[in-house]
Amino acid sequence: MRADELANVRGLQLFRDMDDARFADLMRAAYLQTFPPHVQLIQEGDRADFLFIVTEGCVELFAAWNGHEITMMMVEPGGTFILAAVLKDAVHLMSARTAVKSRILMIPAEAVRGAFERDDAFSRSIVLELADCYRGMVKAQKDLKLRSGVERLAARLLRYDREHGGTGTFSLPHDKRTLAALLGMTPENLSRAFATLRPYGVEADGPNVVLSSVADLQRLAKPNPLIDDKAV
Amino acid sequence: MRADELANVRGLQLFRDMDDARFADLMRAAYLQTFPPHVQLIQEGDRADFLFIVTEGCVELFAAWNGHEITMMMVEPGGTFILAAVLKDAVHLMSARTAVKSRILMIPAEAVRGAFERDDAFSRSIVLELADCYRGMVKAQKDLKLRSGVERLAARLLRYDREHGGTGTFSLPHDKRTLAALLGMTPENLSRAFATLRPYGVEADGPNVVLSSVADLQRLAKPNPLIDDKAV
DNA sequence: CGCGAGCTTGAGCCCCATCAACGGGAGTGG
DNA sequence: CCACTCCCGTTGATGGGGCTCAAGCTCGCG
Repeated sequence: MRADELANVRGLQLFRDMDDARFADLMRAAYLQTFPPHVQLIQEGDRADFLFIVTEGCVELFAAWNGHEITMMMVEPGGTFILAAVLKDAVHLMSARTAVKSRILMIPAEAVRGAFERDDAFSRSIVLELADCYRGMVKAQKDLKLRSGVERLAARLLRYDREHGGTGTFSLPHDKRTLAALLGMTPENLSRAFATLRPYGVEADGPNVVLSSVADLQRLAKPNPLIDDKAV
Repeated sequence: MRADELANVRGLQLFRDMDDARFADLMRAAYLQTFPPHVQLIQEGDRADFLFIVTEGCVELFAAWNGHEITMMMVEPGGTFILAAVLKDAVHLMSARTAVKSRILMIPAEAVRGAFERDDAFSRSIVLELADCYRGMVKAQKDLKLRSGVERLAARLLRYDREHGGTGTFSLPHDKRTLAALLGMTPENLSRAFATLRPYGVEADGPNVVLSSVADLQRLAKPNPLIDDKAV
Protein backbone atom coordinates (compact mmCIF):
# COMPACT_ATOMS: atom_id res chain seq x y z
CA MET A 1 0.00 0.00 0.00
CA ARG A 2 1.29 3.47 -0.84
CA ALA A 3 2.01 5.86 2.03
CA ASP A 4 -0.58 8.43 0.96
CA GLU A 5 -3.22 5.75 0.65
CA LEU A 6 -2.35 4.47 4.09
CA ALA A 7 -2.71 7.97 5.49
CA ASN A 8 -6.03 8.28 3.72
CA VAL A 9 -7.35 5.08 5.27
CA ARG A 10 -5.98 6.07 8.65
CA GLY A 11 -7.99 9.26 8.44
CA LEU A 12 -11.34 7.49 7.99
CA GLN A 13 -13.66 7.79 10.94
CA LEU A 14 -13.45 4.06 11.50
CA PHE A 15 -9.69 4.04 12.11
CA ARG A 16 -8.96 7.57 13.27
CA ASP A 17 -8.88 6.85 17.00
CA MET A 18 -7.36 3.42 16.75
CA ASP A 19 -4.16 2.39 18.51
CA ASP A 20 -1.13 2.67 16.17
CA ALA A 21 0.06 -0.90 16.61
CA ARG A 22 -3.44 -2.33 16.14
CA PHE A 23 -3.91 -0.29 12.99
CA ALA A 24 -0.61 -1.58 11.64
CA ASP A 25 -1.69 -5.14 12.44
CA LEU A 26 -4.96 -4.68 10.61
CA MET A 27 -3.30 -3.17 7.57
CA ARG A 28 -0.78 -5.97 7.44
CA ALA A 29 -3.63 -8.44 7.13
CA ALA A 30 -5.52 -6.32 4.59
CA TYR A 31 -5.51 -6.20 0.80
CA LEU A 32 -5.86 -3.06 -1.24
CA GLN A 33 -6.93 -3.82 -4.74
CA THR A 34 -8.16 -2.06 -7.86
CA PHE A 35 -11.13 -3.51 -9.71
CA PRO A 36 -12.48 -2.71 -13.17
CA PRO A 37 -16.09 -1.56 -13.55
CA HIS A 38 -18.92 -4.08 -13.18
CA VAL A 39 -16.98 -6.67 -11.24
CA GLN A 40 -19.05 -8.56 -8.69
CA LEU A 41 -17.27 -8.49 -5.36
CA ILE A 42 -19.67 -10.47 -3.21
CA GLN A 43 -22.73 -12.60 -3.67
CA GLU A 44 -25.64 -12.60 -1.26
CA GLY A 45 -25.80 -15.84 0.69
CA ASP A 46 -22.04 -16.27 0.80
CA ARG A 47 -20.15 -16.12 4.05
CA ALA A 48 -18.69 -12.72 4.98
CA ASP A 49 -14.94 -13.22 4.79
CA PHE A 50 -13.87 -9.61 4.44
CA LEU A 51 -14.85 -6.15 5.50
CA PHE A 52 -14.80 -3.86 2.46
CA ILE A 53 -13.89 -0.20 2.42
CA VAL A 54 -14.13 1.90 -0.73
CA THR A 55 -11.18 4.26 -1.12
CA GLU A 56 -11.81 5.29 -4.73
CA GLY A 57 -14.65 4.73 -7.16
CA CYS A 58 -18.12 3.52 -6.30
CA VAL A 59 -19.73 0.22 -5.36
CA GLU A 60 -23.35 -0.80 -5.83
CA LEU A 61 -25.03 -2.99 -3.24
CA PHE A 62 -27.92 -4.92 -4.71
CA ALA A 63 -30.19 -7.85 -4.03
CA ALA A 64 -32.16 -10.25 -6.16
CA TRP A 65 -35.17 -12.47 -5.71
CA ASN A 66 -37.22 -14.48 -8.13
CA GLY A 67 -35.54 -12.96 -11.16
CA HIS A 68 -35.83 -9.29 -10.20
CA GLU A 69 -32.91 -7.24 -9.02
CA ILE A 70 -32.93 -4.08 -6.95
CA THR A 71 -30.28 -1.57 -5.96
CA MET A 72 -29.99 -1.12 -2.21
CA MET A 73 -27.39 1.64 -2.06
CA MET A 74 -24.25 3.09 -3.59
CA VAL A 75 -21.11 3.13 -1.46
CA GLU A 76 -18.75 6.02 -2.08
CA PRO A 77 -15.15 6.61 -1.03
CA GLY A 78 -14.76 6.41 2.73
CA GLY A 79 -17.77 4.14 3.03
CA THR A 80 -17.75 0.59 4.30
CA PHE A 81 -19.97 -2.29 3.44
CA ILE A 82 -20.87 -5.67 4.88
CA LEU A 83 -19.92 -4.52 8.36
CA ALA A 84 -22.90 -6.14 10.07
CA ALA A 85 -22.34 -9.52 8.42
CA VAL A 86 -18.65 -9.44 9.36
CA LEU A 87 -19.37 -8.68 13.00
CA LYS A 88 -22.02 -11.38 13.21
CA ASP A 89 -19.90 -13.84 11.22
CA ALA A 90 -22.98 -14.35 9.06
CA VAL A 91 -23.82 -14.56 5.38
CA HIS A 92 -24.25 -11.53 3.13
CA LEU A 93 -27.77 -10.23 2.69
CA MET A 94 -26.69 -8.18 -0.32
CA SER A 95 -24.45 -8.61 -3.31
CA ALA A 96 -21.92 -5.98 -4.37
CA ARG A 97 -20.40 -4.94 -7.67
CA THR A 98 -18.20 -2.07 -8.75
CA ALA A 99 -20.10 0.64 -10.61
CA VAL A 100 -16.90 2.16 -11.97
CA LYS A 101 -13.22 1.35 -11.66
CA SER A 102 -12.69 1.23 -7.91
CA ARG A 103 -9.98 0.85 -5.35
CA ILE A 104 -11.06 -1.25 -2.42
CA LEU A 105 -9.54 -2.18 0.90
CA MET A 106 -10.38 -5.67 2.08
CA ILE A 107 -9.78 -6.63 5.69
CA PRO A 108 -10.21 -10.26 6.70
CA ALA A 109 -13.30 -10.63 8.89
CA GLU A 110 -11.35 -12.49 11.54
CA ALA A 111 -8.92 -9.58 11.86
CA VAL A 112 -11.76 -7.08 12.17
CA ARG A 113 -13.43 -9.07 14.90
CA GLY A 114 -10.07 -9.48 16.66
CA ALA A 115 -9.36 -5.77 16.57
CA PHE A 116 -12.90 -5.12 17.71
CA GLU A 117 -12.33 -7.28 20.81
CA ARG A 118 -8.98 -5.79 21.68
CA ASP A 119 -9.18 -2.11 20.72
CA ASP A 120 -11.75 -0.04 22.58
CA ALA A 121 -11.47 2.99 20.35
CA PHE A 122 -11.98 0.81 17.30
CA SER A 123 -15.01 -0.92 18.78
CA ARG A 124 -16.54 2.47 19.54
CA SER A 125 -15.92 3.63 16.00
CA ILE A 126 -17.41 0.44 14.65
CA VAL A 127 -20.55 0.97 16.66
CA LEU A 128 -20.93 4.52 15.39
CA GLU A 129 -20.37 3.38 11.81
CA LEU A 130 -22.90 0.59 12.24
CA ALA A 131 -25.38 2.99 13.78
CA ASP A 132 -24.92 5.25 10.75
CA CYS A 133 -25.54 2.33 8.42
CA TYR A 134 -28.71 1.45 10.30
CA ARG A 135 -30.00 4.98 10.24
CA GLY A 136 -29.17 5.28 6.57
CA MET A 137 -31.31 2.23 5.91
CA VAL A 138 -34.18 3.66 7.96
CA LYS A 139 -34.02 6.87 5.96
CA ALA A 140 -33.99 4.93 2.69
CA GLN A 141 -37.04 3.01 3.82
CA LYS A 142 -38.90 6.22 4.73
CA ASP A 143 -37.92 7.82 1.43
CA LEU A 144 -39.25 4.85 -0.49
CA LYS A 145 -42.51 4.32 1.35
CA LEU A 146 -43.48 7.93 1.97
CA ARG A 147 -42.66 9.63 -1.31
CA SER A 148 -43.61 9.15 -4.93
CA GLY A 149 -41.00 8.69 -7.61
CA VAL A 150 -41.08 12.34 -8.64
CA GLU A 151 -40.77 13.45 -5.03
CA ARG A 152 -37.83 11.14 -4.46
CA LEU A 153 -36.04 12.53 -7.49
CA ALA A 154 -36.74 16.12 -6.44
CA ALA A 155 -35.44 15.50 -2.93
CA ARG A 156 -32.38 13.73 -4.30
CA LEU A 157 -31.55 16.58 -6.65
CA LEU A 158 -31.80 19.07 -3.80
CA ARG A 159 -29.49 16.88 -1.75
CA TYR A 160 -26.93 16.64 -4.53
CA ASP A 161 -27.09 20.40 -4.93
CA ARG A 162 -26.57 20.93 -1.22
CA GLU A 163 -23.61 18.53 -1.19
CA HIS A 164 -22.08 20.47 -4.09
CA GLY A 165 -22.27 23.77 -2.25
CA GLY A 166 -25.81 24.81 -3.10
CA THR A 167 -24.87 26.61 -6.31
CA GLY A 168 -27.78 25.18 -8.24
CA THR A 169 -25.41 23.57 -10.72
CA PHE A 170 -23.91 20.11 -10.46
CA SER A 171 -23.33 16.82 -12.24
CA LEU A 172 -25.13 13.63 -11.42
CA PRO A 173 -22.81 11.24 -9.58
CA HIS A 174 -24.08 8.22 -11.52
CA ASP A 175 -25.46 7.61 -14.97
CA LYS A 176 -29.23 7.87 -15.20
CA ARG A 177 -29.74 4.15 -15.41
CA THR A 178 -28.00 3.73 -12.04
CA LEU A 179 -29.75 6.72 -10.53
CA ALA A 180 -33.08 5.22 -11.51
CA ALA A 181 -32.26 1.95 -9.79
CA LEU A 182 -31.06 3.82 -6.72
CA LEU A 183 -34.34 5.74 -6.56
CA GLY A 184 -36.31 2.53 -6.97
CA MET A 185 -37.70 3.23 -10.43
CA THR A 186 -37.15 2.22 -14.03
CA PRO A 187 -35.00 4.31 -16.39
CA GLU A 188 -38.10 5.17 -18.43
CA ASN A 189 -39.79 6.50 -15.37
CA LEU A 190 -36.80 8.50 -14.26
CA SER A 191 -36.83 10.15 -17.65
CA ARG A 192 -40.48 11.06 -17.24
CA ALA A 193 -39.81 12.28 -13.71
CA PHE A 194 -37.17 14.68 -15.04
CA ALA A 195 -39.70 15.91 -17.57
CA THR A 196 -42.26 16.41 -14.80
CA LEU A 197 -39.77 18.51 -12.86
CA ARG A 198 -39.02 20.84 -15.76
CA PRO A 199 -41.73 23.31 -14.69
CA TYR A 200 -40.01 23.37 -11.30
CA GLY A 201 -36.80 24.75 -12.75
CA VAL A 202 -34.96 21.46 -13.25
CA GLU A 203 -32.87 21.64 -16.42
CA ALA A 204 -31.08 18.37 -17.13
CA ASP A 205 -28.66 18.12 -20.02
CA GLY A 206 -27.08 14.71 -19.90
CA PRO A 207 -25.38 14.40 -16.52
CA ASN A 208 -25.41 18.18 -15.97
CA VAL A 209 -28.22 19.58 -13.89
CA VAL A 210 -29.20 23.18 -13.24
CA LEU A 211 -31.80 24.02 -10.61
CA SER A 212 -33.09 27.43 -11.54
CA SER A 213 -35.88 27.59 -9.03
CA VAL A 214 -34.82 25.88 -5.84
CA ALA A 215 -37.70 27.30 -3.82
CA ASP A 216 -40.30 25.78 -6.17
CA LEU A 217 -38.52 22.46 -6.10
CA GLN A 218 -38.42 22.52 -2.31
CA ARG A 219 -42.14 23.18 -2.15
CA LEU A 220 -42.63 20.00 -4.15
CA ALA A 221 -39.98 17.82 -2.51
CA LYS A 222 -40.64 18.93 1.07
CA PRO A 223 -37.13 17.94 2.11
CA ASN A 224 -36.84 16.67 5.66
CA PRO A 225 -33.63 16.24 7.66
CA LEU A 226 -34.97 12.98 9.08
CA ILE A 227 -35.00 11.53 5.56
CA ASP A 228 -32.51 13.51 3.53
CA ASP A 229 -29.65 14.57 5.77
CA LYS A 230 -26.67 12.29 5.88
CA ALA A 231 -25.42 13.76 9.12
CA VAL A 232 -28.59 13.40 11.18
CA MET B 1 -38.92 -4.01 39.66
CA ARG B 2 -40.12 -7.47 40.60
CA ALA B 3 -37.53 -10.21 40.96
CA ASP B 4 -38.93 -12.35 38.16
CA GLU B 5 -39.01 -9.37 35.82
CA LEU B 6 -35.43 -8.56 36.72
CA ALA B 7 -34.43 -12.13 35.93
CA ASN B 8 -36.30 -11.89 32.67
CA VAL B 9 -34.44 -8.75 31.61
CA ARG B 10 -31.16 -10.24 32.78
CA GLY B 11 -31.76 -13.15 30.44
CA LEU B 12 -32.09 -10.99 27.33
CA GLN B 13 -29.25 -11.34 24.88
CA LEU B 14 -28.28 -7.74 25.46
CA PHE B 15 -27.59 -8.19 29.17
CA ARG B 16 -26.81 -11.87 29.48
CA ASP B 17 -23.02 -11.57 29.53
CA MET B 18 -22.86 -8.31 31.40
CA ASP B 19 -20.93 -7.83 34.61
CA ASP B 20 -23.20 -8.19 37.68
CA ALA B 21 -22.35 -4.84 39.22
CA ARG B 22 -22.74 -3.00 35.92
CA PHE B 23 -26.09 -4.63 35.34
CA ALA B 24 -27.22 -3.57 38.80
CA ASP B 25 -26.08 -0.01 38.07
CA LEU B 26 -28.02 0.08 34.83
CA MET B 27 -31.17 -1.27 36.43
CA ARG B 28 -30.93 1.23 39.24
CA ALA B 29 -31.03 4.03 36.68
CA ALA B 30 -33.82 2.41 34.67
CA TYR B 31 -37.60 2.69 34.79
CA LEU B 32 -39.99 -0.16 34.18
CA GLN B 33 -43.41 1.08 33.31
CA THR B 34 -46.73 -0.20 32.00
CA PHE B 35 -48.49 1.76 29.27
CA PRO B 36 -52.04 1.46 27.96
CA PRO B 37 -52.63 0.76 24.26
CA HIS B 38 -52.06 3.51 21.71
CA VAL B 39 -49.81 5.67 23.83
CA GLN B 40 -47.12 7.49 21.90
CA LEU B 41 -43.77 6.88 23.55
CA ILE B 42 -41.47 8.88 21.32
CA GLN B 43 -41.77 11.37 18.51
CA GLU B 44 -39.44 11.43 15.52
CA GLY B 45 -37.16 14.44 15.63
CA ASP B 46 -36.92 14.45 19.43
CA ARG B 47 -33.66 13.75 21.19
CA ALA B 48 -33.06 10.13 22.24
CA ASP B 49 -33.11 10.22 26.03
CA PHE B 50 -33.83 6.58 26.74
CA LEU B 51 -33.16 3.15 25.35
CA PHE B 52 -36.43 1.21 25.27
CA ILE B 53 -36.86 -2.51 25.79
CA VAL B 54 -40.22 -4.20 25.45
CA THR B 55 -40.80 -6.82 28.14
CA GLU B 56 -44.51 -7.40 27.52
CA GLY B 57 -46.94 -6.29 24.85
CA CYS B 58 -46.03 -4.79 21.49
CA VAL B 59 -44.78 -1.46 20.20
CA GLU B 60 -45.20 -0.01 16.72
CA LEU B 61 -42.43 2.07 15.19
CA PHE B 62 -43.75 4.45 12.56
CA ALA B 63 -42.81 7.52 10.59
CA ALA B 64 -44.70 10.33 8.95
CA TRP B 65 -44.10 12.81 6.16
CA ASN B 66 -46.35 15.23 4.42
CA GLY B 67 -49.47 13.88 6.03
CA HIS B 68 -48.91 10.18 5.34
CA GLU B 69 -47.90 7.72 7.98
CA ILE B 70 -46.18 4.37 7.56
CA THR B 71 -45.41 1.52 9.92
CA MET B 72 -41.72 0.65 10.03
CA MET B 73 -41.82 -2.39 12.32
CA MET B 74 -43.43 -3.99 15.34
CA VAL B 75 -41.24 -4.61 18.39
CA GLU B 76 -42.12 -7.64 20.45
CA PRO B 77 -41.07 -8.74 23.94
CA GLY B 78 -37.29 -8.98 24.22
CA GLY B 79 -36.81 -6.44 21.46
CA THR B 80 -35.17 -3.07 21.81
CA PHE B 81 -35.76 0.11 19.91
CA ILE B 82 -33.98 3.41 19.33
CA LEU B 83 -30.62 1.81 20.04
CA ALA B 84 -28.81 3.57 17.19
CA ALA B 85 -30.07 7.02 18.17
CA VAL B 86 -29.07 6.44 21.79
CA LEU B 87 -25.55 5.37 20.87
CA LYS B 88 -25.11 8.32 18.52
CA ASP B 89 -26.78 10.73 20.94
CA ALA B 90 -28.93 11.79 18.02
CA VAL B 91 -32.58 12.47 17.32
CA HIS B 92 -35.15 9.76 16.65
CA LEU B 93 -35.81 8.90 13.03
CA MET B 94 -39.00 7.07 13.98
CA SER B 95 -41.88 7.58 16.36
CA ALA B 96 -43.17 4.82 18.63
CA ARG B 97 -46.53 3.95 20.15
CA THR B 98 -47.86 0.99 22.07
CA ALA B 99 -50.05 -1.29 19.96
CA VAL B 100 -51.49 -3.00 23.03
CA LYS B 101 -51.01 -2.62 26.76
CA SER B 102 -47.26 -2.96 27.18
CA ARG B 103 -44.59 -3.16 29.82
CA ILE B 104 -41.50 -1.27 28.88
CA LEU B 105 -38.05 -0.86 30.36
CA MET B 106 -36.51 2.55 29.84
CA ILE B 107 -32.80 3.06 30.44
CA PRO B 108 -31.42 6.59 30.34
CA ALA B 109 -29.28 7.07 27.25
CA GLU B 110 -26.39 8.40 29.28
CA ALA B 111 -26.33 5.24 31.40
CA VAL B 112 -26.37 3.04 28.29
CA ARG B 113 -23.46 4.90 26.75
CA GLY B 114 -21.59 4.75 30.06
CA ALA B 115 -22.07 1.01 30.39
CA PHE B 116 -21.08 0.62 26.77
CA GLU B 117 -17.78 2.37 27.45
CA ARG B 118 -16.98 0.43 30.58
CA ASP B 119 -18.33 -3.07 30.04
CA ASP B 120 -16.76 -5.04 27.19
CA ALA B 121 -19.32 -7.83 27.24
CA PHE B 122 -22.13 -5.29 27.06
CA SER B 123 -20.54 -3.40 24.19
CA ARG B 124 -20.17 -6.66 22.27
CA SER B 125 -23.82 -7.50 22.89
CA ILE B 126 -24.83 -4.02 21.79
CA VAL B 127 -22.96 -4.43 18.55
CA LEU B 128 -24.61 -7.76 17.84
CA GLU B 129 -28.03 -6.31 18.66
CA LEU B 130 -27.37 -3.32 16.42
CA ALA B 131 -26.15 -5.59 13.63
CA ASP B 132 -29.40 -7.55 13.96
CA CYS B 133 -31.42 -4.34 13.73
CA TYR B 134 -29.52 -3.33 10.61
CA ARG B 135 -29.99 -6.68 8.96
CA GLY B 136 -33.65 -6.67 9.88
CA MET B 137 -34.03 -3.35 8.10
CA VAL B 138 -32.21 -4.69 5.02
CA LYS B 139 -34.55 -7.67 4.92
CA ALA B 140 -37.58 -5.41 5.26
CA GLN B 141 -36.32 -3.31 2.38
CA LYS B 142 -35.80 -6.36 0.19
CA ASP B 143 -39.22 -7.73 1.09
CA LEU B 144 -40.86 -4.45 0.15
CA LYS B 145 -39.03 -3.78 -3.09
CA LEU B 146 -38.81 -7.31 -4.46
CA ARG B 147 -42.24 -8.74 -3.70
CA SER B 148 -45.79 -7.78 -4.49
CA GLY B 149 -48.36 -7.34 -1.75
CA VAL B 150 -49.77 -10.83 -2.18
CA GLU B 151 -46.30 -12.33 -2.10
CA ARG B 152 -45.42 -10.41 1.04
CA LEU B 153 -48.55 -11.66 2.77
CA ALA B 154 -47.92 -15.24 1.68
CA ALA B 155 -44.33 -15.13 2.93
CA ARG B 156 -45.43 -13.56 6.18
CA LEU B 157 -48.07 -16.23 6.79
CA LEU B 158 -45.49 -18.95 6.19
CA ARG B 159 -43.19 -17.24 8.65
CA TYR B 160 -45.88 -16.99 11.32
CA ASP B 161 -46.68 -20.65 10.78
CA ARG B 162 -43.04 -21.60 11.14
CA GLU B 163 -42.71 -19.56 14.33
CA HIS B 164 -45.77 -21.33 15.73
CA GLY B 165 -44.30 -24.76 15.15
CA GLY B 166 -45.31 -25.33 11.54
CA THR B 167 -48.66 -26.89 12.40
CA GLY B 168 -50.47 -24.95 9.70
CA THR B 169 -52.74 -23.36 12.30
CA PHE B 170 -52.07 -20.12 14.14
CA SER B 171 -53.50 -16.75 15.11
CA LEU B 172 -52.38 -13.48 13.63
CA PRO B 173 -50.24 -11.57 16.14
CA HIS B 174 -51.86 -8.24 15.22
CA ASP B 175 -55.26 -7.13 14.03
CA LYS B 176 -55.58 -6.95 10.27
CA ARG B 177 -55.41 -3.18 10.14
CA THR B 178 -51.99 -3.32 11.81
CA LEU B 179 -50.84 -6.25 9.72
CA ALA B 180 -51.72 -4.31 6.59
CA ALA B 181 -49.64 -1.33 7.69
CA LEU B 182 -46.77 -3.64 8.59
CA LEU B 183 -46.88 -5.20 5.14
CA GLY B 184 -46.98 -1.78 3.52
CA MET B 185 -50.51 -1.95 2.16
CA THR B 186 -53.98 -0.64 2.92
CA PRO B 187 -56.51 -2.70 4.91
CA GLU B 188 -58.66 -3.01 1.77
CA ASN B 189 -55.78 -4.48 -0.12
CA LEU B 190 -54.86 -6.88 2.62
CA SER B 191 -58.40 -8.16 2.53
CA ARG B 192 -58.14 -8.71 -1.21
CA ALA B 193 -54.77 -10.37 -0.76
CA PHE B 194 -56.29 -12.88 1.65
CA ALA B 195 -58.99 -13.56 -0.93
CA THR B 196 -56.33 -14.08 -3.61
CA LEU B 197 -54.59 -16.62 -1.39
CA ARG B 198 -57.71 -18.69 -0.79
CA PRO B 199 -56.96 -20.96 -3.78
CA TYR B 200 -53.57 -21.58 -2.18
CA GLY B 201 -55.09 -23.12 0.92
CA VAL B 202 -55.22 -20.02 3.11
CA GLU B 203 -58.32 -20.07 5.26
CA ALA B 204 -58.65 -16.96 7.38
CA ASP B 205 -61.44 -16.69 9.90
CA GLY B 206 -60.95 -13.50 11.84
CA PRO B 207 -57.53 -13.71 13.45
CA ASN B 208 -57.37 -17.48 13.03
CA VAL B 209 -55.51 -18.79 10.02
CA VAL B 210 -55.26 -22.30 8.65
CA LEU B 211 -52.80 -23.16 5.91
CA SER B 212 -54.13 -26.29 4.31
CA SER B 213 -51.69 -26.42 1.43
CA VAL B 214 -48.31 -25.16 2.57
CA ALA B 215 -46.52 -26.47 -0.51
CA ASP B 216 -48.75 -24.46 -2.86
CA LEU B 217 -48.28 -21.38 -0.76
CA GLN B 218 -44.53 -21.84 -0.79
CA ARG B 219 -44.51 -22.12 -4.55
CA LEU B 220 -46.17 -18.72 -4.65
CA ALA B 221 -44.25 -17.00 -1.85
CA LYS B 222 -40.83 -18.41 -2.73
CA PRO B 223 -39.60 -17.90 0.84
CA ASN B 224 -35.95 -17.03 1.14
CA PRO B 225 -33.85 -17.16 4.30
CA LEU B 226 -32.11 -13.94 3.25
CA ILE B 227 -35.45 -12.14 3.49
CA ASP B 228 -37.63 -14.15 5.84
CA ASP B 229 -35.45 -15.75 8.50
CA LYS B 230 -35.03 -13.80 11.68
CA ALA B 231 -31.94 -15.75 12.67
CA VAL B 232 -29.93 -15.26 9.47
C1' DC C 1 -82.57 -4.06 19.62
C1' DG C 2 -79.59 -0.50 17.79
C1' DC C 3 -75.13 1.09 17.22
C1' DG C 4 -70.31 1.33 15.95
C1' DA C 5 -65.85 -0.68 14.75
C1' DG C 6 -63.44 -3.68 12.00
C1' DC C 7 -63.50 -6.05 7.89
C1' DT C 8 -64.95 -6.97 3.17
C1' DT C 9 -66.39 -5.95 -1.53
C1' DG C 10 -66.95 -3.07 -5.54
C1' DA C 11 -65.89 0.83 -8.90
C1' DG C 12 -62.77 4.14 -10.58
C1' DC C 13 -58.39 6.08 -10.91
C1' DC C 14 -53.40 6.95 -10.56
C1' DC C 15 -48.76 5.67 -10.45
C1' DC C 16 -45.58 3.09 -12.34
C1' DA C 17 -43.81 -1.15 -14.98
C1' DT C 18 -43.56 -3.13 -19.43
C1' DC C 19 -43.06 -3.28 -24.30
C1' DA C 20 -41.84 -1.02 -28.40
C1' DA C 21 -39.93 2.45 -31.31
C1' DC C 22 -36.91 6.22 -32.06
C1' DG C 23 -32.94 9.60 -31.81
C1' DG C 24 -28.32 10.72 -30.95
C1' DG C 25 -23.57 10.17 -29.43
C1' DA C 26 -19.34 7.20 -28.94
C1' DG C 27 -16.57 3.87 -30.60
C1' DT C 28 -15.08 0.89 -34.54
C1' DG C 29 -13.60 -0.39 -38.90
C1' DG C 30 -13.34 0.51 -43.61
C1' DC D 1 -13.58 10.85 -43.36
C1' DC D 2 -17.66 8.26 -43.44
C1' DA D 3 -20.77 4.26 -42.61
C1' DC D 4 -22.03 1.11 -39.20
C1' DT D 5 -23.31 -0.44 -34.85
C1' DC D 6 -24.24 -0.38 -30.16
C1' DC D 7 -25.85 1.63 -26.15
C1' DC D 8 -28.11 5.13 -23.56
C1' DG D 9 -31.75 7.98 -22.97
C1' DT D 10 -36.29 9.50 -24.37
C1' DT D 11 -41.09 9.16 -25.75
C1' DG D 12 -45.48 6.83 -26.56
C1' DA D 13 -49.02 3.13 -25.78
C1' DT D 14 -50.76 -0.19 -22.83
C1' DG D 15 -51.70 -2.79 -18.71
C1' DG D 16 -51.52 -4.05 -13.85
C1' DG D 17 -50.97 -3.38 -8.94
C1' DG D 18 -52.44 -0.82 -5.45
C1' DC D 19 -54.86 3.44 -3.51
C1' DT D 20 -59.23 5.95 -2.73
C1' DC D 21 -63.88 6.47 -2.06
C1' DA D 22 -68.13 4.42 -0.96
C1' DA D 23 -71.25 1.05 0.48
C1' DG D 24 -72.48 -3.23 2.75
C1' DC D 25 -71.50 -6.77 6.07
C1' DT D 26 -70.76 -9.02 10.61
C1' DC D 27 -69.93 -9.22 15.14
C1' DG D 28 -69.62 -7.53 19.83
C1' DC D 29 -71.43 -4.49 23.03
C1' DG D 30 -74.28 -1.24 25.30
